Parts: sequence; structure tokens; C-alpha cells
Amino acid sequence: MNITSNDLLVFLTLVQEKSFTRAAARCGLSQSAFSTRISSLEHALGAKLFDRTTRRVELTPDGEVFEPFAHQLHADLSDVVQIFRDRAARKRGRVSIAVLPSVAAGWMPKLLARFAARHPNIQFSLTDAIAETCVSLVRNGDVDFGITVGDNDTEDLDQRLVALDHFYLVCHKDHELLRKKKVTAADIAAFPFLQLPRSSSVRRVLDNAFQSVKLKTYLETNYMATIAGMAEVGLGITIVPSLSLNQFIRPTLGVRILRSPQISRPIHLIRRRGRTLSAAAEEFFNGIVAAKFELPSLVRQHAKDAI
Amino acid sequence: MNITSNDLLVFLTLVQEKSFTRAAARCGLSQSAFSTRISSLEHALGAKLFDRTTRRVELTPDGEVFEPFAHQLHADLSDVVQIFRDRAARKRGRVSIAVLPSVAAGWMPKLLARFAARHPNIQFSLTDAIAETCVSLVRNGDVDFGITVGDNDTEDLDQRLVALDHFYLVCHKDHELLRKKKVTAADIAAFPFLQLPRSSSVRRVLDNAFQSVKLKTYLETNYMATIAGMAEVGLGITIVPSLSLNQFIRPTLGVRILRSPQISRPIHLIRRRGRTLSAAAEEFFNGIVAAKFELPSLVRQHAKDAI
DNA sequence: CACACTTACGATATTCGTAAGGATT
DNA sequence: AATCCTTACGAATATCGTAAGTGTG
Repeated sequence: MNITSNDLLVFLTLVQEKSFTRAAARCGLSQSAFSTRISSLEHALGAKLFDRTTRRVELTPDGEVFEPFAHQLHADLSDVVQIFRDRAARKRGRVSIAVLPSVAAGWMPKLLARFAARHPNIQFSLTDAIAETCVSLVRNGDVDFGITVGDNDTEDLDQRLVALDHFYLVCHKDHELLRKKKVTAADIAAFPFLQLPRSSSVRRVLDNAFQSVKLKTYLETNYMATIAGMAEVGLGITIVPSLSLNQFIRPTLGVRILRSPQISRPIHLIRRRGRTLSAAAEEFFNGIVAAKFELPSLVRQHAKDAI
Repeated sequence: MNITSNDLLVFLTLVQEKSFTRAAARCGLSQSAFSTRISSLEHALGAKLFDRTTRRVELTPDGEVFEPFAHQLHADLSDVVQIFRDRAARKRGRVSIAVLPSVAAGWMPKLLARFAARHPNIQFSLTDAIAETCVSLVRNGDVDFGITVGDNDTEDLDQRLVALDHFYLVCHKDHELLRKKKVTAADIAAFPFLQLPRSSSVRRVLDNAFQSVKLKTYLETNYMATIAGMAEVGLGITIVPSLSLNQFIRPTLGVRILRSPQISRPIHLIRRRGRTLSAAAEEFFNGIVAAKFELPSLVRQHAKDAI
């Protein structure tokens, strides 16, 4: 009891043409092959579908019953095939990713704009979350892939380094640190410091880089925007990655790339090992790989604007 | 791009079993043939549907998208096949027929009751109409077949005699005609007569039978029930076919089969020549053929009740 | 007898099963 | 090493096209 979409097409064509010869031609079949197919469809359904004489081909009552079903089934099958054609051609689809907040705000706009221009009908689901959350969303298959700092436990994940995110000193534009030729860790540790929570990737990088000279944490807050506001009124200084730098390009703030304690964090694409992505997700993933290390240019641009 | 219902079944089974080996067994296929089918389905859709290692078989994002479609398509296809199985098994279907009013009231109840007992889920459409209408409904294909007196022009119709419908004299129970040993045409023509319209088959039979001794038409009306009412109060006599006789079995009426001018009309099954009926309609048609000439027994029964 | 569908039959293409190969745990 | 999926290949099956057959107008 195996009905194929071609069977339906053959049936519907004969209904339209009311002639085996013409219908066969339209289906690109010999008239005999066409006849056999109709006959075997009738056998499969256990009902004669057409009454045919040499002059007339007309639906039987059973054929009349079958026609609307055949139409519906054929349309549904065609629709599904079309959906997958479109997905394969990246004309349709959905990409879901989980990325660090700084990546979401600092890099994704550029990446998405570029991708959307080429693939206007692909939907996105963008989750901005801390590194652990990104990793577990990827691991669970809740998202197609993630963009975050690397993870230690990579047995079931593929990691791919795509950027080095350099860190910048941010303080009030009149701050004495900006006038120094060379800023050391000790110099920075001398001033009140504005921190993100320990769960953030930025904080961990800083904790690691400044483990010898302890930073003077003045305030710990969840959002970069809060820190920017505090820095504007001179309540403290901070160090932020280039991906967050656009939030600190303000008239009252000064920005300076760190050189002596040069700090950066690796940004990785992570995905489940051995798992196939949808064509759309794969395309976006590859687009990011192709844009690999475009962050240094971002860095230069910000540095120029800022100093 | 030819997807078969088996392809869908193979896919859905693998989704359930998450194992090529087990799914292949359930589908009655070798594991290799099963693997090839999945692979060719993937190729047809242009998307990998499963990620498989030796330990795990899991849906890809494309596979997840395909699954609900596959479910729906497979269910729809199965439903249609089931519908036709049921139709072939006469478990489902619809029979539409057009019959003379007298047949509808006098014979159909018995025929339908018998058929419905065996085929409780088959629906009926019963049109009671005059002979010409019955024939044209059949000719147009608006009904499956008809039961009516014969038609002259039968080039595109198959006729089949299934009954001879004998005619009865009906008058008030005290009427003098009922006391006669032998009733002649002239005897009948002596009394006021209750007629149906000229379009009715009954009227035509009477007009033909009494063309020598003209009937004294007292009243012409459309319904047998009206004629019965008139006869009950002695306003006239009438002659009706056995199929209408049940309307005249009343305490105040006498009924007598006609012998000297013996009158009957042929009742035919008519259907389009060379046209296939649905299984249900064919079954009902054959049931009537099998009941062929059961009317004479009806005649005897009525005669017994009446005289 | 001309036209249109069906049937017959050899050729082609597809699908199948067995068996060997490859990869993962 | 055991298990499971894939690939290779000859066999079985299904489908196709050519051509002859059949029936209808």
C-alpha cells in the first residue's frame, strides 16, 4: 500500500486532461507506462477511478471521492519539499545562537546585518547570557551554536577560536592615568575600580590578570552601562574588552588600550561535536569563521576614536 | 522528487527506534536496505535528517523540522487508503438513487431496511420523482442508478426489469363494483374516477389501458393520499399499482385486483451504460436484482388483506 | 478504419539482501 | 573486541518504452 507523490500527480493530470495520451505527454511518460500507473493506483486503492472508452475518460464515483484527497495530499507533499528546498537554498530557516552579552552588543549587530543582507528571510533567535549558560545551551541542543570564551570540558564540543578580545582602560577624561606614558598593573590598582560580578567572563579575566596586585574594587554591578555612568562622574576606573568599548565612547570618558599588562580573552565558536546544523545555521557559522579575527580591526578603530 | 508513503514510514520508525537495526526489523527490511532508504530520503529533501554514530541516532535540526510534517503526511495518506478500504468493504460510502414515488413509498422501505441491516454505515440519498426526472438524474450522473418504469431511449442506459407492478381497483367498501364476480373496463368507466396528473407513470398506464372506454375523470390530484381520502367518502373510484396499495388499506375502502383488464407496469433498474458504481451502490443494485420479482408476493399479500 | 486505451514483452532502473568495510565505544 | 552504520555488488523487483492487440465510434 505504497502511494507515491508521482501517483498523485499522474492521477491529477489525467483528471485535468481526460485523455491518457495527453496526460502521459504532460507527465513525460509513454502512454502505456501512464496507463499502467493509473491501473496500479486503482489496484492499490481497490477501486476503479476512471471509466474509459476510446472516446471518453471520466471519473467514477470513487474517482470523484479520491480527487479532493489527491489534490490535498499532493499539495502538502509539494509544500514540504519546497520548504526543504528553500532551507537548503538558505531562503528560509531559523538560526538560534547563545552568545556573551558583550558579543551580543559589540559584534552581533555587524555580523547579523551582514548576514541579513544576503539572507533576508532567515529568522534569528539570539540569547545573550554568561559563558556557562551559553555552553550549556549548546550542550543541550537548545541553540545551534554559541559564541563565548572557551570552555575546559570540550569532549562533546567543537571549539573554534575566532577572535582575541583585547582589554581597555577606561576612566574620566581628565584622569591622571591617561597622561602617563606607560600604565602598569600597580598604577591601576591604586584607584577605585568598577567591577562586574564574579560570574562574568570579563571579571574572571581581570581577576586572573591582577591576581598579584589586588584591584581596589569600589563597586560591583551587573551592567556595563552602570559602570560607564559611574566612570563618567569619576567614581572609579575600569577595564573592559573591546567588544564592550562602544558603551564607553563618551565625551567625558577616556579610553586607552592596555599594553604593559596586555590583557585579552579568546572568543570561540562552540558547537556540538558531530552534529549537523541546518543549512542556515551552517552558513552563519561559516560566515563568522570567515570574519575570523576581524576584532583587531575593531580594536584599532576604537583605539583611534578613543585616544 | 518522488516521496512515497513508505519513505515516511521508514523515517518515522527510525525516529521512534533511534536504531537502524531495530527500525529496519520493524519495517521488514534488511538493515542495509533501510539505511539506503533513509539516505535517499535525505538526498531527496536535500538535508541530513539524522546524526548517527555507532552509539546514537538522533534527529538533526532539519530532521526535527521534518518530523511533524512526516507525521501529518503519513497519517493523511493512511486515512485515504483506509477510506478506500472501507468503501471497498462496503463499510462506508454513499448510495444515491432516484425512484418513482410509488417505489419510494412502497418498496424502498423494505429494500433499505434489509440493506441497512447488513451495511449500517452506508449513507443514502433517495430522490422520489416522476419517471422522466428519474431518467434524467441517472443520465446526468446525479444519482448512481434509478428505479422507474422503462424508458424508450436507452442507448446510453442499461435497463433491467426487476418487477411487474400490478394494478388494483379501489373503491368505498360498500361500492357495488366489489360485489360483481367480474369487473370489466366498461364497468369501471361507469363511475366517477380519481386520477393522478398526466405526468405520472400510473396515469399513463391507465390512459393506455382505457383508451377504448374513456374513464369518467371526476378529479385530478397530485398525491395518492388525496385520492385515498376522496375514495373513503365515496366521491369516486380509482385504480392504483400494488406499490401504492398500502396507502389504500383502510377500513372504509375495498380493494380488488384487476383481472379482465389485467394491468401492470414494468419496474426497471436503470443505470448509465459502461459506468462503474461505487462498491456500496453496486451492492445495493445487486441486492435489488436478487430481490427481482418479489413484488408478486407483495401483490398476493395485499390481495389477501384486501379482499 | 481511425483513434485511443490495454496488454505483451524485452530493456532499463530501482530496490533489495548478503557480505565486507569502517568507525566508535 | 563488540556493536552499529555504511558501502559494494549481484539478485530480485518494479517501471519503462516499443509494438501489437482490442474495442469503440
